[in-house]
Amino acid sequence: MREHGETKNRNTLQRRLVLETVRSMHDHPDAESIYAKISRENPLVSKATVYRNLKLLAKQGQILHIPIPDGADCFDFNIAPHYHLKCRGCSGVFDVDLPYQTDLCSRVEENHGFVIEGHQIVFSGLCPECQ
Amino acid sequence: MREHGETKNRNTLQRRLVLETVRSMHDHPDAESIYAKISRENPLVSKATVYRNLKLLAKQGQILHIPIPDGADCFDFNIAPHYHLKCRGCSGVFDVDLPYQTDLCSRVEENHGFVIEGHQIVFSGLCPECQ
DNA sequence: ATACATGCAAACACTTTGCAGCACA
DNA sequence: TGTGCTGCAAAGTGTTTGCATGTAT
Repeated sequence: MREHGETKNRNTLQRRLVLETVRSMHDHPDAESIYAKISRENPLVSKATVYRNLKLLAKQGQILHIPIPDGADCFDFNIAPHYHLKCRGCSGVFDVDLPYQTDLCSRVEENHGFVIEGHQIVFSGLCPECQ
Repeated sequence: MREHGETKNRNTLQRRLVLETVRSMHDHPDAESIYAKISRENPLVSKATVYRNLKLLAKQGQILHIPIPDGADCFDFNIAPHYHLKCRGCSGVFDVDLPYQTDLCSRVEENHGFVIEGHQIVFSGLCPECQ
């Protein structure tokens, strides 16, 4: 018997392909790049399926969904919470070596009546290449 | 003689209208709501002009542009840097009473070769109404 | 057998742009 | 007087969805 709202997910070729592809790309690819890479080997997979599976895998916690201001959202094989920088020059997304600020959420909750579930920080600036 | 890339901006009725409207709305409106409010009084103003002026005013620093994950970007009359919470229930955007973390950028710069120009934090959770 | 998943194309939400005419400085 | 701005519509980008068919369990 399943919990309310839960669904049983199937282990399809397409889903495995999307997961493997994200895990093989370590440069914060967006849905388009992931689709492109899959297409090269497996041109029958549709873009809609890639989007659907990216969303599902992110909800399951198997990949990380990174919303990017002014651009396509991207995805990360590294599911440990961490922060990113978007380069103003090349529009690339990079990991930032700043520890996850666990105290931020509690500090906001003390101040207001909000229930905080998470936060994300996006830095903007220039990567070494673009300076 | 003007600096490179600088342009002289005109003070048009539409531009004044957009600025005044953003200043009169204190609930983090998106471009659509701003356009709707302007349209009510002034149906001749086009949506493209609203978008163009929002972008220009934000670049000039007269209003604050707030990129919102999974939704339309919104704008703020309050130009002091501050953080926001997006409510998972009503999708509303709220100010968060957390001081601007001036040290975050320098802490990242120490670690990497990045030039950091700014950062933004978006919290997600539930507002008092939606709990 | 029956949900769940897929492929396709169309729809969608948000934003930008090309162009001809208009108006601020 | 001339460049910047406008309105309009069309195009662009990123993502989701309806539907008939396919497939994992």
